[in-house]
Amino acid sequence: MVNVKKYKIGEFSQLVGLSTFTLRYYENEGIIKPHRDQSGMRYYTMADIKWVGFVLHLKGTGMKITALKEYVALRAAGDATIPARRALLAQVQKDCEAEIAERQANLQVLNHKIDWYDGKLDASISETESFETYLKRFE
Amino acid sequence: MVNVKKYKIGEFSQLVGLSTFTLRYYENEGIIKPHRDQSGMRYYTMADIKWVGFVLHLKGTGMKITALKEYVALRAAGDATIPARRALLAQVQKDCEAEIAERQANLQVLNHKIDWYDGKLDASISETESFETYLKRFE
DNA sequence: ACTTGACTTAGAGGGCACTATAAGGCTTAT
DNA sequence: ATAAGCCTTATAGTGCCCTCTAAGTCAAGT
Repeated sequence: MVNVKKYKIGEFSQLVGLSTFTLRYYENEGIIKPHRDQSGMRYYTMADIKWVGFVLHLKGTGMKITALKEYVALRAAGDATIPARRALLAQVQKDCEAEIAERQANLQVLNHKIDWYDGKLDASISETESFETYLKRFE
Repeated sequence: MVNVKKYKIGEFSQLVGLSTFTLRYYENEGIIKPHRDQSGMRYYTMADIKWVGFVLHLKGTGMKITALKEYVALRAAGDATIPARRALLAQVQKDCEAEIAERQANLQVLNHKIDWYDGKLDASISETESFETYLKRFE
């Protein structure tokens, strides 16, 4: 079987794009649980790559380490916690959507400001029109 | 005139939703420049409200304090810096768009995971189908 | 044999953006 | 007059998430 390959921390670090420091930190926090060989060396498997991949997606939504820890704890507690896990992720989802919406709203203002600069630069908008006045066009 | 009202820091703080600490911090960083009365008290005007409003929009796009400081410095240097200011904001715009796209991609994964939980909960997806397998449906 | 990389615990350092305190003195409103 | 709120500078603390070091040991590959 090809999927039983064991990765040592350095190799794994390269694969998932996290420093060995971070990997050990996550392990301390209980987010990643590598296996150990006879001599106490950590090793990671394909399953760990997938798990870290998922964790990174969650982190990328803005999920905090503490929430991730909760999630992991629920997972460890078995199938009975599935509704709780779903609820936790649904909250993260909601927060992430709100965050994106907010960013987009702020980006809109920035976009307008850049348009305004462009208008000013090519003189298609009055030199003296204020940004506030300009913005009102879009309200 | 109604627009010459002067706001003291406490009042202004309420208006813009920043603590007095933060207002003084921003002032230290050169981002906000309140006026002073005869006795040395800070006061803010309508123009300052608008400026802080814009600053908060910029911050909301993910623009850093250092970039904000650069922007303010360019503004102070006059109209000749308009192209530089535009370039600075265009970079922020680009970064913000990239950030939003990344968040959305990560959110997609989270959405799928929640769908998967829902499928599992109402048994419309096999109990044993792994998340990874499920995810492949969308690749 | 030797180099490289792994192991441990515990704690320090760093970046960012605040947030707060101290301590003493002024101003403004009731 | 009294209290609330403002002023100053300088400095420390907070929260998050790493990032790194120390200091000594151990194991694997060339």
